[in-house]
Amino acid sequence: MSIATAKDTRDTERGSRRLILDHAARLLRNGGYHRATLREIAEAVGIRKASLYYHFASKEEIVEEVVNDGVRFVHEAVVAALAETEGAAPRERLEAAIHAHLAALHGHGDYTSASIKVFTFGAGPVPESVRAVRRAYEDVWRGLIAELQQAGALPAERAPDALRNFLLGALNGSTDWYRPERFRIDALAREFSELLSPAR
Amino acid sequence: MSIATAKDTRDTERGSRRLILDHAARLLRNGGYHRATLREIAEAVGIRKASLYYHFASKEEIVEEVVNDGVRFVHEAVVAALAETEGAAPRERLEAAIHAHLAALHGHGDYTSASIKVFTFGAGPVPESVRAVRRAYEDVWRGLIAELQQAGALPAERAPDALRNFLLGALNGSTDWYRPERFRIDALAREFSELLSPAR
DNA sequence: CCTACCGATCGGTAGG
DNA sequence: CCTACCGATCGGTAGG
Repeated sequence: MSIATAKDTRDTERGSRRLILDHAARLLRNGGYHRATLREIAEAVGIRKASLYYHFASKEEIVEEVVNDGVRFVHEAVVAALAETEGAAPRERLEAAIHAHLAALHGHGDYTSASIKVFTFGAGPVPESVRAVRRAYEDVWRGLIAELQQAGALPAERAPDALRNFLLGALNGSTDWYRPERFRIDALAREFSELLSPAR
Repeated sequence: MSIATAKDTRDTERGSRRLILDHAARLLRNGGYHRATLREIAEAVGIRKASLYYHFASKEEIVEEVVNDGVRFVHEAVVAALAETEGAAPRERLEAAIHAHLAALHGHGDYTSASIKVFTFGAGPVPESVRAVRRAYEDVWRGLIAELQQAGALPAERAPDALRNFLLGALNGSTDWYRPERFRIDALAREFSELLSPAR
């Protein structure tokens, strides 16, 4: 028989939160904001719907956390990949960033797909935290594209905004067609980076 | 005072259907399948919700028609652009196709955005008609990409499926960031086609 | 974390 | 195209 400590309680609470978010992410990915109901989420977790309110203040709060986590997973993976390839050839850094984006996108598929799918929130506008998290990730690519254009690995005469929107749209669009049995992420990353930045 | 003929009746019915679809498309674009309610659609049109069932059998039927029309608008525009540039330089045909896709995408923004947003239908799976309409449009690009790879306007060593998914994802992703006051469609079409098929 | 409950709203139908 | 209505389900709350 064990005596619960403050730390145990915190860990259990964190675990419950994560469990709820995992199921919420899956249901949001499959059905979007309005189809993912609190009843379904609670049932998947194995608790009553009202008990969700012990962990979260509202449905919006659950959705907001899922959506932001989805972006953060990708953001952190790309930042890590860029850190690991610091000083490497520009084309190699581009391929590493694309690879990290795709790997995180499909490695946390429920969160990231939910994040892409749910850009309309319940009633009001998109929460400020969601916009901030997305902007922060875009800034990583803003920086990388500037670096690559300066190094000549991406054509300097292309508009950076168009380039970034084009590439991120193409990568995120893979949630619609990527199937692990049909494509390999490293092959896709190579295809895409060589398409944008051909070896001469 | 006029006497209604059979033709008038048909025209009026068609007009009502279109009016309903126009408002449905706008609401689907903004809220997705479950947030676009029959009550809102009916109110926007200026009729009672039950009267929608005089024109359509179900909500699914309305959504299906909006979604398919969205793809068809783009499909027809691209086919027309390719017909107009028959025999022209490959790179010119690519730019024309991209331009037509973007122009139709944003010229019928409610339908096409709804089409991209609503890929999860109410209860059951995506209707077969929807999958068929989408596949038919993809085939246009399958053909064009094969033609361009053969002509050397797109790198022959790139996988055609990856190329097509990448490009269509990037173009359709523009529904998330395109604003008429920030971008020009002809400039974007040029940026994108030159990115994929640089002039040598 | 639970039982019990709330008003609001959903898509759809009956019958004209 | 209408009025009137249906059962089902929604997010959320009271009170423990």
